[in-house]
Amino acid sequence: MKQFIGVTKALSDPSRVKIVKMLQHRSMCVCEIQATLELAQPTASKHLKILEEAGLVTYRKSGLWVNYSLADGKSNPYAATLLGNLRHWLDSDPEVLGMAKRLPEINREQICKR
Amino acid sequence: MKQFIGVTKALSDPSRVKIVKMLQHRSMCVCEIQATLELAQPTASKHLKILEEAGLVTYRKSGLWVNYSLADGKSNPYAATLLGNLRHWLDSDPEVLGMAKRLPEINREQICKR
DNA sequence: TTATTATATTCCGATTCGACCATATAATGG
DNA sequence: CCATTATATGGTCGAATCGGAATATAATAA
Repeated sequence: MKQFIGVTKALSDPSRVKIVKMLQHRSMCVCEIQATLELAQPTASKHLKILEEAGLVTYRKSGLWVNYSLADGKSNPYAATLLGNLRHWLDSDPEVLGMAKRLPEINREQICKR
Repeated sequence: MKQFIGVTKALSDPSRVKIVKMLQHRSMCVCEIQATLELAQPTASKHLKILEEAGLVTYRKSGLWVNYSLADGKSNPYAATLLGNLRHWLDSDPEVLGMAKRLPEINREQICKR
């Protein structure tokens, strides 16, 4: 039950759903995710932690950057199924579409070095 | 997005997940659901409203009783898929198992007429 | 070492949520 | 009509949630 609730809770916030949808395109570092969501950096960081604890995303440290990507779902079967569903779900959602459109212009070289 | 969030939010509470699981056995009136959950009647009623608005359950009035049952999912494709998944998910969950065990003894004739 | 930069954590305010009690509504019976 | 019974709604309280600002941490560079 706890595992299942973890996944549904994680996916019950639009910003976190958008993170999943953007990571379907490519893995991204926190500052890129933050810029795409147009949220403060700590807010993005916290959303990522919730998604990670639910087994929906993973990360890999690479120097100063932390690259987040979709999880393989081995840690949580509910996460695996929902990630599969979300691969086609919401593709025509206005918010998701607008985000995907802005995505090519988002890259860490431009965004970071604040 | 709103439809999807509606479903994940509805399924991000253990009591509401349990309602879905108990309705897989049979349709039930509010007082039976309340008794199974061991919650106050208004609390059960509000949970049912959230599930209904998410397209996960439906109801049919029958005199004084309101019988709730699982929705067919036609109003919400996300609800339909999750209801399908939940048909086998959580069957071995301790909370769900305990609930299913008590279910045969729950009937409106005994429970109601308070 | 110190400076810089990307990310994480802490704290706080506003909102939401889940629980209950009290009460309102709806349907049936007398 | 009035009484009864099942369900729904409104109010309130404490806990959880989401957002941001400030700060701490970690990793690299000088």
